[in-house]
Amino acid sequence: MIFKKRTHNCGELSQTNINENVTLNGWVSKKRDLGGLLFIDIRDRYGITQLKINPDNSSVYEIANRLGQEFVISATGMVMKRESINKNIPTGEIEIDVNEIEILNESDIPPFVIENDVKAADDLRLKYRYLDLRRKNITDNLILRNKVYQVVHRYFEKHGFVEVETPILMKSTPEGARDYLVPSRVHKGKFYALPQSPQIYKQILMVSGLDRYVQICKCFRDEDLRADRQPEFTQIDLEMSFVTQDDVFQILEGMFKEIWREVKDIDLPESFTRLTYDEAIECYGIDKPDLRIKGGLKIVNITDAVRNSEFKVFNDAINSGGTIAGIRLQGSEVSRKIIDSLTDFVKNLGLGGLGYLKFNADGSVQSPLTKFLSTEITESVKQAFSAGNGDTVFILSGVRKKVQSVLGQLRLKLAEIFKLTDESKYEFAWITDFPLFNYDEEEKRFVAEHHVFTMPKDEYLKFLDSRNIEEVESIRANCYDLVLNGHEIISGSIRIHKPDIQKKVFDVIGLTDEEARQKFGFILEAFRYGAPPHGGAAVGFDRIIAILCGLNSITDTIAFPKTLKASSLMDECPSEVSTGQLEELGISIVKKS
RNA sequence: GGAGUCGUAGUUCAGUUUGGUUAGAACGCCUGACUGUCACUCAGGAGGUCGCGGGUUCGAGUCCCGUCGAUUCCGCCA
Repeated sequence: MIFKKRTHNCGELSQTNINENVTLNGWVSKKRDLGGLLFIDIRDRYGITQLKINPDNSSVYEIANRLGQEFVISATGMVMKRESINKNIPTGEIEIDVNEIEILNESDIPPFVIENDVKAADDLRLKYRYLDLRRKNITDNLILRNKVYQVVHRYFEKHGFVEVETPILMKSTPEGARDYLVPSRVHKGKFYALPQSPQIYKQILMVSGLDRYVQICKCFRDEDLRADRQPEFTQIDLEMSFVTQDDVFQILEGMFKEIWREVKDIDLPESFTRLTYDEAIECYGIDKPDLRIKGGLKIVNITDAVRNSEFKVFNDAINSGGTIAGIRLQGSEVSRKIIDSLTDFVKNLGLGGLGYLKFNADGSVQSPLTKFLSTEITESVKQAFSAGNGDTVFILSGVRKKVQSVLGQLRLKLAEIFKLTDESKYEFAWITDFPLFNYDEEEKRFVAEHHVFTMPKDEYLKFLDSRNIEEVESIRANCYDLVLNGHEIISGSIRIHKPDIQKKVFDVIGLTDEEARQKFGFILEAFRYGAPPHGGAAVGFDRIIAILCGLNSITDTIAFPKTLKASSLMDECPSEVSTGQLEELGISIVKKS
């Protein structure tokens, strides 16, 4: 096909090009027909330029009149200074006085209008994703994403990392998320799994002596989805030999500093905040605290302060070994209506009720609890919270873990209601020293918190032989997350490289030698040939892009995302396959009755 | 697996509380007018399986049951 190719894109012409003869290729974005004069906005991913069509040029005018939304055109003409300037767009000082126009392709009337402030619902946008992607703010997300890819590649190259591709078809491993399975035609009845992460391969690469591995890779998990979880997602996966936790942190902090500098022109702090898991839970009730909240809204334990009160609810909690704790809200006016909604909120999360004390400006105390609390106890509660007049404290009581986690959620709720989150901030925090195991009450066994290759901290190795729930759960691991604005964006650990420790970990989770050999035989075997001390991490790439783009969901950081039910509305997958295909794989479908 | 919200014109929504005449608006689309617009303006017009199935009723967009889809959250995500 012969057509007049562009000399410029639709976003680059300015006053300096005046009187140049140019050709633009692009899509018809908007038509303004003044009866005589006709203005057309032509759009490509670089921008929008105004075309002017004069009725005197009847052949051009006739074609231009036929143009509809999203027609693809080639327009040639002279760059002119506009009579009235449009300050809203970069090319607003000029227009093209068109003397030649060509329709390269027509378009059906689009199902929704392509504009930045799109009105179409999510499912329609996903069905016509190619149209949605024509919108500048989605294109810009993909362009920013590309920029981060390039920064990351350059950064790791600079630091001596080798990018190695690992298999997409791999062995299904038992622990962790549900695998996506791929049936084998050659080995009927057998399956590959798509990687939940390249965990095992990257550790084996360390045994191979690759020393520093990185990969921007796709991972797949067949679990229920959320706004920040897609069935297939992207990680920056890395692993390093002969390192401690601090070495891994240093490399990753450097990466974020470089990304933020290049993409946002922001200098991140020299080193990131660190909290242990226990501190995070204690202060924020969650292992991914949002540190942007003004006033901190830290959790304060007041069990001791109210120990001798007359309040049955508190005393019951204390007598059964529970906790009484709360949060201080500084200065805000808390209405009856808000307290009622907060009470519903904590009740829905499984607690009996929400206590509160309002310390009024005049020094009086307003609370349904005052009749149970002596003046002394009220005063010591006030001191425990460092509360001043005008502050309100919210108090929960019950089982320690439950109280902490609900306070953690209440904290976020309060920040939302009273707009306490500083949206302009990027608050990074390492969370370290995660528990290695927790006891699964349903399955009556210990399960790994992170994964089974995570190295316990030296001082806890002695508990690997214990089966006492408290002792085993107390084991802390060389395991860490990086949290950004309340989102977990990195998870990693120093790995076990010693067979004897690995065996003990398998013992704790109840994996027999035989099972371990079946499931992880190849990696255990590899580890017998001189595995170096090593560790690494995986970075949630989509989440970082979402945060950089100011999005709550990762959907629009991904060109072709799936819905919460893991289907793609554009290509309608998953889909049925022919009986021939199934026969070849030795698969028959069981119809649900 | 569970809970919430939503589903009405091509699109975004109103109408559902309290069942009752011909289901409305805006944008888009079509026709006409308009030579400096940039959310062009003005006049006119077409356009509906009220997601789908069943039930209650003289009568259902509206009430009830089921189901499908999108979305938010819990469980889940080593």
